[in-house]
Amino acid sequence: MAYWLMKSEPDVFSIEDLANRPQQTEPWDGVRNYQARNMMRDEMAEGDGVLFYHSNAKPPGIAGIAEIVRTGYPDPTAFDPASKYFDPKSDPNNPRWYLVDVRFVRQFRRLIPLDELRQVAGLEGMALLQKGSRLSVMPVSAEEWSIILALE
DNA sequence: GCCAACGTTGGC
DNA sequence: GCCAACGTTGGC
Repeated sequence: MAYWLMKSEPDVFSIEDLANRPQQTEPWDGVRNYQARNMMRDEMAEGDGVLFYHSNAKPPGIAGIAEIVRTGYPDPTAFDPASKYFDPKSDPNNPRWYLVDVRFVRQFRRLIPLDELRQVAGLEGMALLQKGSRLSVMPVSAEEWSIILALE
């Protein structure tokens, strides 16, 4: 079992939104970065744990936990001219963008702010905390996962 | 709203 | 294949 962190702007899609979805499940569409795409397409497995991170929020931080319930498949929004995520270069016969389905597990009792994460011993290596890190999907180690869950 | 960091695009 | 220009991300 692997662990991941996925970012979402709560003004666009928050952990509460995920909890309110039918089946509490959402296709994680719109990711247009190759590194993130590769992780969703090739590496994520059913049952993997996801830290749901609120970016561009006040404050930014980890809001709760989700899980992968469907492994990588082509992102349909890339083929939809009406979608803001439309990419004319993504050919349905050779899709460029992939996504996974994510299901709500639980919201933390409190948001764990980015500020606080920076000060926790054992998290120094987290991709999230590296300077200039902008990836919206990134791996989390089992150790980092348990440290973070203990912060709640 | 600013801007550093970084990815992508496209001319050459 | 280089790299300048441009666009985006996301914390502050």
